[in-house]
Amino acid sequence: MNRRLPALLQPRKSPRQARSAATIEAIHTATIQVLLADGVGKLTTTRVAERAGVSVGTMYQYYPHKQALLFAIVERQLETIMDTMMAATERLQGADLAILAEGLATAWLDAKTADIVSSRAIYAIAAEFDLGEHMALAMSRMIEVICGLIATAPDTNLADAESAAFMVAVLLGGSVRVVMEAGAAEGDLARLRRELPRACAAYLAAAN
Amino acid sequence: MNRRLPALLQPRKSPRQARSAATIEAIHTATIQVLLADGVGKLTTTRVAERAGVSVGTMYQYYPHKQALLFAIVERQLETIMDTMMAATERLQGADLAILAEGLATAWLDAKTADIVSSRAIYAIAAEFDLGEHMALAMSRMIEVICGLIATAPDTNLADAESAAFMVAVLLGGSVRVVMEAGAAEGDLARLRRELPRACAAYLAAAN
DNA sequence: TCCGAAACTGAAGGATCATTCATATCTTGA
DNA sequence: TCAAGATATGAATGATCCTTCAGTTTCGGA
Repeated sequence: MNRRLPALLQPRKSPRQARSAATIEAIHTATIQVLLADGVGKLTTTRVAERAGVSVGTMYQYYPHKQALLFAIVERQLETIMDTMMAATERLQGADLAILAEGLATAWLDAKTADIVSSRAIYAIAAEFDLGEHMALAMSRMIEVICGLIATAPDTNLADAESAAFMVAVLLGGSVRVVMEAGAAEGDLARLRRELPRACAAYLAAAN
Repeated sequence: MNRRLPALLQPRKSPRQARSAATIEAIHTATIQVLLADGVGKLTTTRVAERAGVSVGTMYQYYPHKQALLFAIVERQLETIMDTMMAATERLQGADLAILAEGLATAWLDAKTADIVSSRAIYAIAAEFDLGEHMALAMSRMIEVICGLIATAPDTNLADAESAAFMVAVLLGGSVRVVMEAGAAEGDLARLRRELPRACAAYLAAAN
């Protein structure tokens, strides 16, 4: 469906001096800014470099090509989200299904809204390149985690725990994505924050 | 966030002879094929024309630019989906909330899976250009329709019907999108078909 | 059969963009 | 302070792509 990722995805070199670390950071935030301001279609190396206050060549010292840069950004975002979710999972071990569902939904919303700007940017990148596979992988890891968590609930009696976990993951991922891409009006996010935990809890209760 | 749409969105001229209608159709299907085979990034006018078996110039006789073509395709898809949903709405007037929720979910799944290929392609196009607004509009129309439908349910007692409708729309739209973009494995779609109606019904029941 | 309109062709113009590399500047340790 | 490595620069290259238009082919009615 989408562009194949080139072989070389890793950063070209690691920073040895302090200034280069700052440069990398500047490039990252510039990329996200350009992405949100001008869209994926106008995300050019020149524009990013300009916004970051560096020259194009500098970018190529750290990333072998544009896609490696985008990949790095997505990767970072994905990791912090995973961390948040893992922390929540620890906390929710052994809780009842209702608590568990609400906890997962809240954690997901927290993770995604912690840096709304980046989150929205990620969606744009993922759509353009074939990070579909990459994100599908992240989702299946999420499903596994949720599945394991559900098994620890004392009141669980699910005929098909995996389907339930799949469904929870899909409901969380999908609804938040749709709302954030649709402009992420504050009101809509507030609604989601109120209703999504309830929806997840209701689903698990019904499936149980 | 995304590229602005150029002023001229309408087709350049309407077909007068039979062959031109066939040409337009060929261009449309070719576009979707290229989109799915090579991704948005490689969706070039030349490639589409080649696949459609026409010359580039021919394309420009019907669409003032590439975006107009993509816009037309999205538009068409959106319309058929809307039609399916409206038909379902008629059928579900006055039904209980549970029936209603399941009916909506099933209708949505039917609409989206009727032409999986096109549906997936649409998501790709919408991400690239700023059809975000356009699709947000479609979604808010959906919310209105659902809201009206909910009001006709005899067992409705919702404190905030609009939030409930919003939530149903978001759950439907999001979950299907995520699954289809993640490669749309047959098994996942089957799961969704089984669980999504249940999830919607459970949510509405809990909110009522 | 013939003609004007409709539809089609595809090479070429013009613009954008990713990537490179020879050169310049800065940092650090000795 | 100085040299060597690290980092930054940005004009130039080459490739890709959208869009145009002058000319050709096909269609349908008279």
